[in-house]
Amino acid sequence: MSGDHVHNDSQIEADFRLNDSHKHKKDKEHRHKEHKKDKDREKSKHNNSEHKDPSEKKHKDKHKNNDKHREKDGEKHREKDGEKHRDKNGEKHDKHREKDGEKHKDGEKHKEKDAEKHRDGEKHKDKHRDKDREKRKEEKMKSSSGSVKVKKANGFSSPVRVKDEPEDDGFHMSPKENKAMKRPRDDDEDYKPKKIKSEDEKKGKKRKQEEEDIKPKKKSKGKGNEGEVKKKKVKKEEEEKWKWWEEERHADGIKWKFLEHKGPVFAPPYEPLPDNVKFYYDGNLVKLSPKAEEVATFFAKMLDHEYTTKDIFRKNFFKDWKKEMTADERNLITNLGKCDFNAMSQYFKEQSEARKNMTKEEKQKIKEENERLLQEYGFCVMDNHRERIANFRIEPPGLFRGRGDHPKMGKLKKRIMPEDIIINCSKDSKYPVAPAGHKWKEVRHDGKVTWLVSWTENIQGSIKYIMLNPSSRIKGEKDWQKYETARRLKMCVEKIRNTYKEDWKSKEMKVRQRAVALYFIDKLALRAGNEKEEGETADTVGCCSLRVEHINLFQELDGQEFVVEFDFPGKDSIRYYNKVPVEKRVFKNLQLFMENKQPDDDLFDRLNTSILNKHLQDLMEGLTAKVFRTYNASITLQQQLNELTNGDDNVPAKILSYNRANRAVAILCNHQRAPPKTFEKSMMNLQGKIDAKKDQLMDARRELKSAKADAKVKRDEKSKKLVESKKKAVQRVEEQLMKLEVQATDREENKQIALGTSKLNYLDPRISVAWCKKYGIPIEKIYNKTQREKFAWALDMADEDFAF
DNA sequence: TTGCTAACTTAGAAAGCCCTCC
DNA sequence: GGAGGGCTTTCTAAGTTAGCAA
Repeated sequence: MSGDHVHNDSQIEADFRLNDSHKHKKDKEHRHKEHKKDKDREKSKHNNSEHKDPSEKKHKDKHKNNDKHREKDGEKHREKDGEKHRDKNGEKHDKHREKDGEKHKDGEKHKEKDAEKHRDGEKHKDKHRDKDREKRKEEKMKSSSGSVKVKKANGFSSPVRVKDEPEDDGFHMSPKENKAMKRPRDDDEDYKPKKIKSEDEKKGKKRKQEEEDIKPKKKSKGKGNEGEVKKKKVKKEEEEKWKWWEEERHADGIKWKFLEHKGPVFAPPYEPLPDNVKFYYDGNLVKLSPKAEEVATFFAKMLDHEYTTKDIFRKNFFKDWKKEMTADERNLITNLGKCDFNAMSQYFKEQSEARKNMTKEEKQKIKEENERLLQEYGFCVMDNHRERIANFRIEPPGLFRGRGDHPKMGKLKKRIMPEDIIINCSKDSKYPVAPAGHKWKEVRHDGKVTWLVSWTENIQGSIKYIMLNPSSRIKGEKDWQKYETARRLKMCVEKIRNTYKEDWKSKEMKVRQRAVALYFIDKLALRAGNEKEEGETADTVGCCSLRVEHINLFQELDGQEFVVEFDFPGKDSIRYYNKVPVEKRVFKNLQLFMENKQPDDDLFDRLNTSILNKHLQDLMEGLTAKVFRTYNASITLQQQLNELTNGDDNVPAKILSYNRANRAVAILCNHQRAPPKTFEKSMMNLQGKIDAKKDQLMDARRELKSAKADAKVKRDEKSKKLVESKKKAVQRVEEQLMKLEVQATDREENKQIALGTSKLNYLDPRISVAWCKKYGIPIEKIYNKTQREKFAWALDMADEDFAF
C-alpha cells in the first residue's frame, strides 16, 4: 500500500483548508448553539421514550451496535482478546452512563429551580438584553459579511496548497546540537549561587536602557547608520546572553538544584467606594457592606460586557454575591434585575479616564513603581542564574470568565491569601517572607517540578502556578526538546501511517477506531480530545471525544467522493468546521462506528486519549497525539516557505510569503480570532492611503515625463540630473505603493486568523531563522523582542541550512 | 483498567504601551 | 502634542499528558 494517502489528495485538502475552514470563519455567537439545540432535541426525545434510565438503554444500544458492526464486517469468529475488551469496556460504559443519567437528572432539577428563581422581575430586563444581543449579533454579521474586499492590485492572492510532504531531506543534528541535547549535567555540583552571573542581572535595566537608546533613532526615520547601530546592539545583546543550550543538562527529572525567589505579589486590598458612588435596589438607595460592595464592583466593572447579559453568568454571580451579603442585604436584595450598578460602572469609567489623563510625571511614577516590583519579585535565582518569572502576581479576585457556554461563568473567584499559597524553593535558599501577620500554607523544596508558587482556585478546584518566563532555561530546554521529538516523528511518520492504514482493516473495533482517530489527528491536526466532566466545563470536544452529531458523511459532495463534514466546538469553544474527502475505507469505518447510535453517543466509543497515547508510545518513544500537531505545523511551514518564497522578491514581498506560510499553519491548526473591532475602518484608512499613493505616483510619472522632454530639448547637465532625480522619485513612490498594497493584502488575509499561537507554540523557530538567513531577512521582521528572547537557542544554533 | 490529580503547554481576550499622523 | 490605531504584553482559561492508587 502506498504510504502517501494523506498527500495524494493534498490539492483537495489544500482547497478545503484554505477555502472551507477559511470561509466558515469564527462564529462566536453561533458557537455550538446548533449543537446544543440538537442535543436538547435529542434529550427531549430520550426523555419521552425512555422514562426510566435513558443512559442504560443507550449503552445497551452501543453494545448491540458493536456486535452488529462485527458481523457486518465478516468478523464472525471473534478473537478472545477482542471479546475481553468488549466486555470490560461495556462495563465501563454502563457505569459511566448511569452516572451521567443521575447527573442529568440533578442538572435538570437545578435548572428548574434556577429558572423559577429567575422568572420574576428579571424577565423584563432580560428581554431588553436579548434584543440588544440580537442587535449586536446582527451588526456583527453585517460587518463580517459586508467586509470590504481589498483590491489586490499587486496580484497577490492566497496560497492554495497547504499540506504536502516535502522531499525527505534527512534528519540532521549539528554536532553542537547533538552534544548539547545529549550531555547530562553532572550531579555533584552545588548550585548555590556564590556569584550570580551578571549578564542576567542587567537584563531588566538593559531592557529599559535599550528602549531609550532605540527611541530617538527610530524617530530619525531611517537615517544613515541606524541599521548598523541596531545590528551592533543586537550583537552585543547576544554576546551577553547566557547560552544555556551549550551547557550540560540536569539528569532526567531534576529541574533545578537551587531556587530562590521572593514569593508572589498579592492583589491590592479592596478600596471601598467613595460615598458619592451610589447603589440602588428597586429604585432605593442601599449602602452595601464592604464585602457585598466589593463583589458588586466586579459586576459593575463588567457591565458593558456581553457576559452580564448571559443568563448563566447572572445566575452564578447572584448566587455567589448573596453568599457575601449580610443577612439584611440578603433579605432585601432578591432580584438581580432590580439592581442598579450604573453609578458604580460610571465611577470606574471615570477612574479609567483619569488614569489616561494623568500627567507625565504621575505616569512615570507608576511606571517606576512597577519596575521596582518587577525587579524585586519578577526574577528568581535558579542554578546560578537570574531568571525572569512569567506571572509573579497572584490573580486578583473577580468574576470567572469561562469561555463558550461555560456553566460556571459569573461565579466569584475568591481573593487568594498567603494562607492559600504553597511556596517551592531550595532548602538552602532565603525563603520568601509572608506578608505581615500572615503565613504560607506550606513551604516545600521539590526540585523535580518547575513551579515557584502554587494555589488552588475555587472555581474548578484546579491548581494554579507561578512559573518562569518562556525565555528561561527551564522552558527553553523543554521547547527545544518538543521540536526534537517532532523531528523524530518525521523519521518514522511514513511507517506509522502505513500501520494505521493497515489497522483500518483490523478485526478489532478498538483498533479500527484508534486507526481512524489517528488518521484524523495526523491529517487534520486535531487535538487529542480528553473526556470532560459534564456540567463542569463548556461542552467542547477533540478527536477522541467526537460525538456522532459532530460529523456528517456524504457519499458524494461537490463532485468529491467520501466526504466527511466536521462541525464541532473545539478548545475555547472555537468552532471547527471542515469538509474533508477521506479514503473509502475510513468512510466505511465511520459509517460502521455511527450505526445505530444516537447523535450524542461517542463516535469512538472504544477509544480514549489514554489508549491512543499508550499505543503511540509503542510506535515511537515520546510520541503522543499532540506531537502530530507540532510535526504537521512545522513541516507545513517549511514546505510552504520553500514553495512560496521567491528569491528575487524584495523584503516586504518575502515577508508576505512568510506570513502566508504561517497563515497556512494557523488555518491547519484552526487558530482563529475575533476580527479586530476596528478592522473595517483601518482597512478603509489603508485603502485611502493606497489611493493617495497612486495619485502621487501618477504625478511623479508625469513630472518624470516632462523632465525627460525638457532634457531632450535642453540637453544640459542640469536637466539630465533632474531626470535622474525624478526617476528615483518614481521608483520610491512605486516601492511605497507596493509596500502598502502588500500590507493591505496581508491584513485582509489575517482578518480572522491568529498567527501568534502557531508561531509561538508549533513552529520550530529554527525553520524561521534558517529562512531569514537564507534570504537575508532581518530576524526582527519575523520575531519581536520577546519572541527573540524565547527562541534565543534557535537564533544561536540554526544556520541557513537547517532543515526540520 | 479506571479515576483522579499534578504539572505543564496552548489559547484567545483584554489591557497597556508606543508609534504614526495630523 | 494628542488622538487613534496597532503591536506587545499580560492574564488566565482550557487544553494535554504522566503518574499514582485503588
